Amino acid sequence: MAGNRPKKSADPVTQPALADFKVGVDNVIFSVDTAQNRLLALLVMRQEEPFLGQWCLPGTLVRQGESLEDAAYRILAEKIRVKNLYLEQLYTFGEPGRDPRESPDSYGVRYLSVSYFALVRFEDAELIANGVSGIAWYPLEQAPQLAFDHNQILKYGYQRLRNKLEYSPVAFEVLPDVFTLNDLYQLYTTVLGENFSDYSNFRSRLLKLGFLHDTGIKVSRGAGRPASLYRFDANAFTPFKDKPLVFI
Amino acid sequence: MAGNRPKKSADPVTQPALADFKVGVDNVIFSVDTAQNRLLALLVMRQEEPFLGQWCLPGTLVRQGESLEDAAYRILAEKIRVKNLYLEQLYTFGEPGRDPRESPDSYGVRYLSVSYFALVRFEDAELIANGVSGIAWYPLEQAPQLAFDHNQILKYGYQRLRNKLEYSPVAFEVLPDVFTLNDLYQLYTTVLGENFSDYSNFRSRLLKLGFLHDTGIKVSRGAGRPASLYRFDANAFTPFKDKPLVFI
DNA sequence: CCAAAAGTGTTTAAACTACACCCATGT
DNA sequence: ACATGGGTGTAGTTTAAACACTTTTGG
Repeated sequence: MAGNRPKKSADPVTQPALADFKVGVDNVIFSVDTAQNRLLALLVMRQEEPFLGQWCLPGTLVRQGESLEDAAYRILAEKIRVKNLYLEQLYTFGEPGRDPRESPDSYGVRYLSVSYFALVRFEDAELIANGVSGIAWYPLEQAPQLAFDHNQILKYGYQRLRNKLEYSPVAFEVLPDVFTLNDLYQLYTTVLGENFSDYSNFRSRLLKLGFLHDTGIKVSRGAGRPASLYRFDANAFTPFKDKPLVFI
Repeated sequence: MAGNRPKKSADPVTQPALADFKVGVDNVIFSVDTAQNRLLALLVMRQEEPFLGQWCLPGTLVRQGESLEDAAYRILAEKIRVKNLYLEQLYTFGEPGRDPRESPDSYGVRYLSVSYFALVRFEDAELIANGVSGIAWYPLEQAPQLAFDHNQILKYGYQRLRNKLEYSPVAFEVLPDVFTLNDLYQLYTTVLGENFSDYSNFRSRLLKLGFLHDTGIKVSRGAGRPASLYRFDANAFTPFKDKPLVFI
């Protein structure tokens, strides 16, 4: 075993000791409850030390032979059943001491977290409570204090979500196959706030771009004129792939 | 020692075996040679197996007690002496098998790479050749085949560089304290290509924003009317922090 | 008929584009 | 004087923002 201070190579041949890591994957999973206009993040309650009983992001440690993304999908599938989702890597947190399981003196194993960002459709995301002491969709503004540095990760994920919405067609990954322009608008306002654009301008701007295709089918939701159902045409979107700010 | 197939918990109490990691940091370091209008990436030649003698990104393994960012700064400082630089995390690559040092059968230690993106000022970046078998600023289009998955990382870094230029004031991190608007324009065209904007429009757009402040000092470079030296006012820039596309 | 939701159109200001043109310097 | 790079101005077009208006439904 190494002493509790690493030697910075007194002997020129001896390399300074490398750190050994366990790698965790933590997911920031968002969904939008358009009925109540709320942006939700999935939180689970920790069932073991450290931070027993405290809320945190759903996470897991990476297993032998498993890729980072596989681990992200695994933990996601353990917590919710969902048809459509969007997932991408967020950021990697690895400062020494970010996990209390690291013994502060002995330079033992380090815990690194590769965070992933996911967006799922709220209406068909079914929470799995299997032997978990707590799992919940938390409205973002009401998120409690989280274990580890997870508040920081959550905040970072929220920023990414807003950027993604503005620049890329993520929204269509979590909307149903056909949707009204109001569904789309609700999703945007819930995430970005009321004052990002007025509905009629949002509407005409998007339609002019030509990748939303009117199915002609009308759907009525209570009072008011029935809305057209639209379909996202991924093919017609390709020219806009690298263009900034298509959606705002 | 574990067998060469991990058991997926026959016993419900036994957890599936976790992977053990070494964590590497690989830097994509860019600089812009405005004199020759070339975008350069820093490459070094590997001095040990695997990939002995092949070009790769400057990287290192993270040591005990060292943060990821510290490791990124350490490897950078080992290769170049530089006054100003911009550095941020890029992406984390961790598929099993991405490093040949991982023994394919035995589920031994895994090698994960957290990549960092850096931009330095070419004119005052002094390469350190200390006992290195090769180190070079490679024009991006002429980059050779690199060790590991480093071509992929480099490509990813180039994309990030273009985005950063468009949305954030990174350019001023690598320009001298005072610079002409042409210096700035050259930097942009070198990275983004000739046809991103014409000079006079680029110029008036930026000046109108009000965070470039004319020092009044004129500087002459050969023939032609002398140019004004400008200074970037970080304070006056703050209102544009979160606004998209300030520079194009 | 009225309220509510969907969808269209108009007006005004601002921004982008592509130039043409003037200015100050070295040779 | 003239080529060279720096800098200003403008006309024409395109977008953005605010908001009034029409259409179609449920009650």
